[in-house]
Amino acid sequence: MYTIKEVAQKTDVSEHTLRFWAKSGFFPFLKRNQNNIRLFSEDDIAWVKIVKCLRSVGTENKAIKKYIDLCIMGDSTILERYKIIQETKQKAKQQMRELKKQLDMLDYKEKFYQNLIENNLKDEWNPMNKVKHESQAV
Amino acid sequence: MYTIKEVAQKTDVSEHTLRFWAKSGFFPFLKRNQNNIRLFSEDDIAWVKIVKCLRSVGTENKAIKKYIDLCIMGDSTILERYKIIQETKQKAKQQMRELKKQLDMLDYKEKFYQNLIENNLKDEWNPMNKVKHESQAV
DNA sequence: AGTTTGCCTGATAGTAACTCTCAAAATTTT
DNA sequence: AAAATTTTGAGAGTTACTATCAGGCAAACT
Repeated sequence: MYTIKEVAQKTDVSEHTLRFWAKSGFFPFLKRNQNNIRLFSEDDIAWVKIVKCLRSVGTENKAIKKYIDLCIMGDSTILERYKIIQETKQKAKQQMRELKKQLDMLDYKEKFYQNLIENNLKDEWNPMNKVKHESQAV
Repeated sequence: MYTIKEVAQKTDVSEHTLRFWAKSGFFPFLKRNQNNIRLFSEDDIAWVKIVKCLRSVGTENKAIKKYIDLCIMGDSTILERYKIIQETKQKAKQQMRELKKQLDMLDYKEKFYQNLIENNLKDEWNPMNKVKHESQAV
């Protein structure tokens, strides 16, 4: 059994956020000791990890709560949960593509500045420099 | 020259957000027509794209404003801007790795449910089913 | 024994970055 | 010219934290 501090370190989720998530009903089986202090089991930590996963790909807290509730309801909701995971995966893949695109743009920008620095050129794209120039759009 | 609606469609950033960004000082060269209506040039659209890029990798608006201000200041800030782009790229790469990790978890979950459905098994991980079981942690 | 230290608690306030609503202009469509 | 659509700014509302604070409890020093 782990205290909130240990779980925060283990999962890289702040204590504040863990309490917030607990209050949001994300850890329905989380127990307390006789002094009202939260004690996380390994299972609770697994819940933290799945919540963290869903959050990190942009799932809203309301939707996460719904997923948790489906879990609690047991076997009859397996198909529904399966579909949620599938949709989430698709969303994550889309984010991957988007992130890749932005990384390409950053790459382009980096080279742009590199060239500028190496050749001591002016930043002709900057509209402040009133020079005829091509658009910087990648 | 484009109206805000056209830019919203072109860049996939909502009109609301474009106005919010404009008010935040992200498009310092954005012009208006005689009736106070914003008219975006190709350059302004390039600004929208770089702001979108920085935002999408988690750069705070305050930091974006700082970058924009550096751009306005001209050549003397090229090295500083270069460093910002480099750091942003590193951050984006880190996000890529994190997203990959979460995608692996979703893959694992998907297969877990698939197996459950195909074999009509019980969801032994769900703490609701009081069965001895291994942790679900990936 | 007393007190300090440190972690934990809930309640509440504050923050970032939108997102929405609205009413009044401006523009476009019919 | 009337109707429908856009654009505008101001301001309220939302989400998901994040920080602050006072108070409780327990173990460690003095």
